[in-house]
Amino acid sequence: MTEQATELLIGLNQAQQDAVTTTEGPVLVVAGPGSGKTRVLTHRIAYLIREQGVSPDQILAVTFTNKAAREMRDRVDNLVPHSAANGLVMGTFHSLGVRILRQNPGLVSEHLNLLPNFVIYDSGDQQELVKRAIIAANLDPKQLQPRRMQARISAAKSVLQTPDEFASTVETYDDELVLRIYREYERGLRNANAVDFDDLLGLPIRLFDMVPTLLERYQQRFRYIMVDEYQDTNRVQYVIVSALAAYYRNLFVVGDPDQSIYAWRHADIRNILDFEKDYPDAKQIHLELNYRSTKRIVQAADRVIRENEQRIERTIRTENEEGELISLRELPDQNAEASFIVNEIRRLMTSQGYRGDDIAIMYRTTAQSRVLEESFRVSDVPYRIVGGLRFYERKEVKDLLAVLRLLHNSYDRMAFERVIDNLPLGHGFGPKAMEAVQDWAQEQHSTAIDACIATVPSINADPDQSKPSLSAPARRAAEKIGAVFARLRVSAETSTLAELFDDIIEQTGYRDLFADGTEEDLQRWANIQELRSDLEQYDFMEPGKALGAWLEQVALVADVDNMAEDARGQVTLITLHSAKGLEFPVVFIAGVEDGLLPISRAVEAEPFDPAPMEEERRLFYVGITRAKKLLYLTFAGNRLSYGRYQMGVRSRFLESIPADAVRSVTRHGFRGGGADRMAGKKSGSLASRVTGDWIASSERVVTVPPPPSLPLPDYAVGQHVFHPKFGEGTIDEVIARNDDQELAVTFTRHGKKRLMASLARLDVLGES
DNA sequence: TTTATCCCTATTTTT
DNA sequence: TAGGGATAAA
Repeated sequence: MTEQATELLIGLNQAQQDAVTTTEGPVLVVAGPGSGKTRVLTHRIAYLIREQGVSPDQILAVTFTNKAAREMRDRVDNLVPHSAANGLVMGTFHSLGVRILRQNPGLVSEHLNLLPNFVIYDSGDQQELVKRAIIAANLDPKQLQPRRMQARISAAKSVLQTPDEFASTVETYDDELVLRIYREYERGLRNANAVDFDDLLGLPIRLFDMVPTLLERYQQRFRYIMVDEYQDTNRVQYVIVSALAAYYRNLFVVGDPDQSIYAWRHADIRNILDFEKDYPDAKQIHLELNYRSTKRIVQAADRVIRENEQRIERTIRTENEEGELISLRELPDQNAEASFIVNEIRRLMTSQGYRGDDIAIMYRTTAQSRVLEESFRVSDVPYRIVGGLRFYERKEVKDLLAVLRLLHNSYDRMAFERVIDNLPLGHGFGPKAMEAVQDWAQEQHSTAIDACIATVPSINADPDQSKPSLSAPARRAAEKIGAVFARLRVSAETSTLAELFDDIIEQTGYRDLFADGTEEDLQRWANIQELRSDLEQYDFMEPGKALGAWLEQVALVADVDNMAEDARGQVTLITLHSAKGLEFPVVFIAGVEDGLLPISRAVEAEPFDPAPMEEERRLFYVGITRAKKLLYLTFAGNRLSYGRYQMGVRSRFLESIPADAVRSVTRHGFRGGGADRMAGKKSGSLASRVTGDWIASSERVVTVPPPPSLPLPDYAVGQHVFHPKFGEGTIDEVIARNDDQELAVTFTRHGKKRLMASLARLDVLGES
């Protein structure tokens, strides 16, 4: 072995070295959390390039997120100097799928009936399209729940069933309905010259079936294939991998069955469990030594995951130090939970030397992030939220995105309707006009946008030219739309994306929607500016090409992908699902309650199907194993959901964590929602003792020195108050809640709101 | 055609 | 609680 080779292996344990140097043939690496699998993958790629002289463009590495791909590429670049890694193909399955489709526009239009400028529908568009498909199939969207239908269609697609193939599996009446909707849905997609996420995986396979030489080309090209997070691949992804790897058989997959958390997205755990059946000559390597977490954290995780029945028996271990006890805290409600977390973080930052970006808060449902965010907002601790409402799914962003999409692909019906419904440009253009325009488009084999353009006299002077039949006011609206889009089309061909964007905002009247200058408007306007600077990144490209490239990138980014590498001291708020693959010195898991973690559906399903419950447990396991040094688990005795308080019960998963690993903290005495305000008095003061401290079972917990906070005034009906967000208002009602007050306030600008006095930060302006 | 108001239902996770 | 959809009124 050369010196360079040994250099690449320095610091790797034996198993890791095996994984790096076994380059030929099928290899399965079962990698526990924190066992250095990313290191193995990057070093292996570097090893192939540097030691085996493999050309980077013969290597394909598939990751779960674009972010993971990017990080891996950076790390490989550091290991392989002088850009020797250029040409490496790295990305998600979905981006690989698009890549294949985009590289073969001729075959795609010949065999798949798609124009080269096809667009990718996101889940929102899909949902809407499904709803239309239900209506088109003469069914009732209220009875059939578009969500569920979409899930059924997606399930069919993820096992590569076309509507015709699905038809042969129909058993129940419900299946029958799904089939009808599925057919309409496919038709809608193709009419809009669009594909959905599942198509990005399925269509390449269909293309390979129809054009075997195409598959051969890719098989020859990708001599070494690596797949990360293999436990979360589904059937289609499995087929893609098997097809591509069939020639060279140099397939290297890494995964951990215990971290499989995407069965609901049709991930099929059999892919990893049956790997050795598929490749009897496969070498199996286990990475079990954890380099990430303290002994206590690793042991707790091990105890938790052990309870699962459907599992290959194994143990994770670590040689790291014992570490701190795990903190377990019950709080009265979700507000107290949130402020406890914020206060504790503040303490860690001020007296323990942690930085904000060392810390993450994880939760099961995105809804939980709101309360947490509220608490951060009123604190001085910087934070960022990953997941939840994604940037590109915000209303104002989607509205403008729709214009861009429509300019790129005028068949995009969903985009057209969105423009009509949401932009001032669409005013006066109602359902009747919409129908007329769609009919015309159908007849003329044209598009709705061109129907509008056809009504513009200055563009279309020919009186014999057919035009959509519209009432006078509708015609005026259509003319305006047509004129604006005709201009924008020119702009799209000649200007940079940022200039085009400015034109759009001006000409569609979108700017006028933000003239009020309320705080919400400002935020939304800021989002629009952010969108604009996103577009600026593509200014280097040719005007005609940039739009397509940018739209593609938008469709495929996940929220984690946008997580800045340098978090600039911000605390991360993230769902447990999105947290997979990440690590933080300090982790809080919030809402560790039955009904939330495990989620209620899993609890209900358990008697007849234990699988969802096991997946919940794995999710908890994933969360625990993100923590390097400190782990906090919190749950609330009462939690607001559906607008009412529900009793919370500590999660059954907590029973598996040994008591001596936990600083179990129970509440002493009674204190309501204003707990933190009371704790706000100097620690050790009479007040804090009287109202009760947190008492640990195994050790005394020092009360957190809390943030300075002012005592709240007593609010009364009729007072004029000022709110930082809602402005001026009058108090209508005051309800005592423990030692807090719930206020009903009518604001001049924002109408009636109900607020908790402790959070609202109201200033009293005077009595009325 | 647009806007206001009321009622209903739904929260799991995401490429 | 909020967001969507239906209904009524202007």
